[in-house]
Amino acid sequence: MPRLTEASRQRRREQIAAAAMRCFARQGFRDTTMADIIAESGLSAGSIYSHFESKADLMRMVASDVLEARVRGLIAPDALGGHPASPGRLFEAVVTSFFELESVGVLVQVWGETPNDPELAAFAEEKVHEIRGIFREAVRPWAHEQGDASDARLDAVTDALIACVQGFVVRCTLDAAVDPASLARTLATFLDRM
Amino acid sequence: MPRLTEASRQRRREQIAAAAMRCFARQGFRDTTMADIIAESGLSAGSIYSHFESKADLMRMVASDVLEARVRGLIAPDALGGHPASPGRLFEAVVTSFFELESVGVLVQVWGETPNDPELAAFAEEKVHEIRGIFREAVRPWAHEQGDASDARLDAVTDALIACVQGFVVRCTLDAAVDPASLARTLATFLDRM
DNA sequence: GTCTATATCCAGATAGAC
DNA sequence: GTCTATCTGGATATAGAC
Repeated sequence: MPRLTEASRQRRREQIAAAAMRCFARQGFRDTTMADIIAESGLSAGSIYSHFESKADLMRMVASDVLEARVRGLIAPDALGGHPASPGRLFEAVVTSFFELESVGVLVQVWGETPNDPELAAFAEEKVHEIRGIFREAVRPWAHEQGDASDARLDAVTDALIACVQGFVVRCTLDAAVDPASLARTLATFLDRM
Repeated sequence: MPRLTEASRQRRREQIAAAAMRCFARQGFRDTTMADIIAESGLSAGSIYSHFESKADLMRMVASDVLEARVRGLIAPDALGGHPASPGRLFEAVVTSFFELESVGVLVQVWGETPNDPELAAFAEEKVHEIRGIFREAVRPWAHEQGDASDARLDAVTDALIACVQGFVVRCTLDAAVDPASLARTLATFLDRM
């Protein structure tokens, strides 16, 4: 099979995943049927099932995309600002990138699905560790500047940072009355006191 | 209808809800069927449907119980320790009560369901506000002792506290490698630096 | 109110032509 | 690879006797 074929196959998969994502963001995982995804993608049932084994498989692909985007956003050098970025600065960069990708609502759904899908759970856990590692290294220069870049210190700051990100996403999802920008500033200030 | 009848009706509802809760905690919302709940409760389909209109209705009842338990746990005077409890102390009291009730896993599922169920979403938002109010008052004596009990200050501390709680729950759900007690201590220490 | 038995529906997934 | 048309299972919810 020539590479062009493989590439266009990949493009199709992404086209389908993108359509599914729009459905999930709009109606939620539970209320999205294969029929919805078929309509949204403009393709047919047969075509979709030739690219994904099952709805769960498609869900994992979408979840994977969402989480991968997070990690990629973190790795992008300019996302981390000037070299010794503080935890608060890192936090704001991350949550901003979240909203740019406008898939925040899907994240909480992914988390809520993990108890129902061991394969998804394993994937999510792996991503958490990956993201944690990236955060930990990103925080190191700042910690060094502060005079304590010990392992224990880095672990503590990183875990606080992650908790703030996850807490931020949950709160914004649940509470329409909250102003994301304002909450982000509060948590960023808070993190910088560590 | 005499009160005894009404009381036993309520007991039945709670019996069913408790059975449903066990199923949800074990298999997740999605993978729990009415048949499972019927088996777990020891009752029959007809009986259950005479107490709850639908599965969604039952889900909301269970979610409601979980969230109510949170609030009640917070209101309990001894949960808040000595009078001027610090945010960190409050945090530890709360997450400890979470694990005692062993329904942590269900919480993330409730959050993940809100995009699919507007009625549940409204309920959850109301509870968040209620809990926020309780936290805010609980933090006030400490803030006063620290010399700044302004509205802005109370809002900031309260929102940080909530983010930590929600972040803690998410992280523990996703990451089997994390030690809850250790993470709780980290976040508590962190909160007390505010 | 509770049970058994069953209706109804609709989702996910497949068959087979093109 | 993609389509249309269809199958099939299983889930929610109900009917009606007790």
